[in-house]
Amino acid sequence: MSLSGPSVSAGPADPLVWDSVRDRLHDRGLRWTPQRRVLVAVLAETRGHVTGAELVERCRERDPATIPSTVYRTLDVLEDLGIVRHGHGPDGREEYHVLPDAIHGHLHCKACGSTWELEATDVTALVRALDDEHGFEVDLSHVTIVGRCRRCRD
Amino acid sequence: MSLSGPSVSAGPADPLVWDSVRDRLHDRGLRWTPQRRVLVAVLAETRGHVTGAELVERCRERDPATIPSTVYRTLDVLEDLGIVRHGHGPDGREEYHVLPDAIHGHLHCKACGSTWELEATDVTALVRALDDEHGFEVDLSHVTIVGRCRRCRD
DNA sequence: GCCACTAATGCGACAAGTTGCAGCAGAGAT
DNA sequence: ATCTCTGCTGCAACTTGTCGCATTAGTGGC
Repeated sequence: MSLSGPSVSAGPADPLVWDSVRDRLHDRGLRWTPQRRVLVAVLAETRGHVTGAELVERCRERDPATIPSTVYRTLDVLEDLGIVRHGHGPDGREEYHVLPDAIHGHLHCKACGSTWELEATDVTALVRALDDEHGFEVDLSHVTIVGRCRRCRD
Repeated sequence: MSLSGPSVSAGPADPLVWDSVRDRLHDRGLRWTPQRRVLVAVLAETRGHVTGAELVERCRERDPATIPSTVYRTLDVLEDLGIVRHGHGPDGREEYHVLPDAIHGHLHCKACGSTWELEATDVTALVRALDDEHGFEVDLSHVTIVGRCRRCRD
């Protein structure tokens, strides 16, 4: 578990991934439009977690004509390509992980509002138990566990 | 883990809990209003999980003048009393557990959309590990784990 | 039964997404 | 350069909640 904040994801450090987006779209018969260029540019300089609303806002900074539904639809497409993943924060809002090289979940304290990353090793036992006993394959990136942190329990 | 559906919660089987709501509110200096009566009546005949929107809808059946914000605010109050608990479904929407006598989380298959209950025993190891290592107290009722079920993996 | 105190309601505005549909515009073929 | 095919966009309406504020109405005391 590590403190929340800028992650060490390969995202912004690896521009090659972003250069390939156009080709990856073309390979599937999808298109490379100005609106998608803007969103990809925004994602390329984003680390860690962002809400959908934040992404819309950042796109609007580059292109004030940005329409929310276009952004959300493009995010869906990029998720299909494995470039972003989305989950839901403790308040239920969309939360995107950009280029998650280390899949992780989240731990959220409902008392103080802090968030920590939950590494795969922290939940290995759970993941294995659900697989062995129920054949269930956990998508860790979509998990947010809520509770109270050490400090708030005192 | 059990199939989703009507739970064996003490809720509808134990009218005494509902009769006591009025007194529990009074004890805290809170009020017993017609709008709250309607919501409590709806909850009393509800088992398992409901979304906020569904509760609003059911209240409207009894009283067409029902206002959503009143329902949501009353749910907050009832949650303070420990009568309902809320979490977020896989799509991020509010989801209420009525009178959860056995605290549980949820397992949701993103391929087929099915939901299963996740019993405390299934996550004992995780809960203990987070407590021991990080002092984090998990609120299981607020947990929904997403992934793919056995059938959808084939 | 009437008062006063303040909790709760109703309402309107707002936030974050989602969806259907008509028209626009990438991309490859000619 | 133009044509065609269909993926994508922009728009508008809708859904699920949340919030602030003026007004209403439970409750206990007299």
